[in-house]
Amino acid sequence: MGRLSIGELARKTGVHIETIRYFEKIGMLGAPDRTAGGHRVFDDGHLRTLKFIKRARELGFAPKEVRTLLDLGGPAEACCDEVREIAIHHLEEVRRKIDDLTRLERHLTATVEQCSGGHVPDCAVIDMLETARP
Amino acid sequence: MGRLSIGELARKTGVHIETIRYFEKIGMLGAPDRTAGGHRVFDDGHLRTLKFIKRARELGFAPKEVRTLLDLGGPAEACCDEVREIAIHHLEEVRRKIDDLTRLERHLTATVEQCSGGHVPDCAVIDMLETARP
DNA sequence: TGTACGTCCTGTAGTAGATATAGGTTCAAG
DNA sequence: CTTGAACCTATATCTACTACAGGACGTACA
Repeated sequence: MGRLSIGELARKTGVHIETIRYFEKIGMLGAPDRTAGGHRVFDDGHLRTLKFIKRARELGFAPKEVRTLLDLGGPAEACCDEVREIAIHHLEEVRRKIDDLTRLERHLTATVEQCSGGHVPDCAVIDMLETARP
Repeated sequence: MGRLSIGELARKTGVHIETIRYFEKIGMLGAPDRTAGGHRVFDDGHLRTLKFIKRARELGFAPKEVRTLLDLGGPAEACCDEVREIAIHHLEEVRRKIDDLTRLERHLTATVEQCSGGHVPDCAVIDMLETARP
């Protein structure tokens, strides 16, 4: 079971040591116990929380959203409503982003195809960028 | 024609005044003329450049890429080759991002659908976040 | 028990890319 | 010629970390 040094925690989660200390400082991760000499001693709860944070960040949840999710999901009185709200909001943003990027992808593909690749005064890419958004 | 104060330029481009000064400081935007009293006076070139920067950022080009595009597209000796390279590289990243987001979108959608919305001890969203990535 | 070396500690500073504030100056309309 | 909006510089703040410097701790081995 858990009596992890910061280094072990870092290896198990893939989160940098400095980042773990940073998370503690900003209150994202609870303050761990300390040895007599002052070294941090983490437990399984910290491991779980840190993995949660990491995964949520990887999935694109903003730091503030992660914090809210932690607050909601933390003390076992998890309120599905609010968690759901955040997830749905995030989902909407993801969809919007996909749309934007898909448009850009089409635009860029067409532009690059037009591009001769030579040294010409007029460049399709530059033109595209100079054109105001419709 | 162009004899724009910084405020007018900000209104025409939607870029904050402070950000315009910031762009000037870091060399992204050329230093404008000044009135006798020291107020900045921009011209159409600045307007064009600032619009270009804004659009490129909106399209997801990194600040460094924008700078390179400006350098290439700037002095009329525009080299289509390099511009094309940047665009293609960017296009690859856009496609990768679309893939990632699409996967996330499916994942989130499925999760949210599973979610009852009530006050239950187990929440699909929280579960999803606590599950290690496959 | 000693010692050596890896790990850990705090504190500070740096990063990008802005954004905000404080305190003072200039411009332009009436 | 006044008044108020807009502008000026300089410095500080922000987010989300990352990177030192200089020193203290912990543990494996002799």
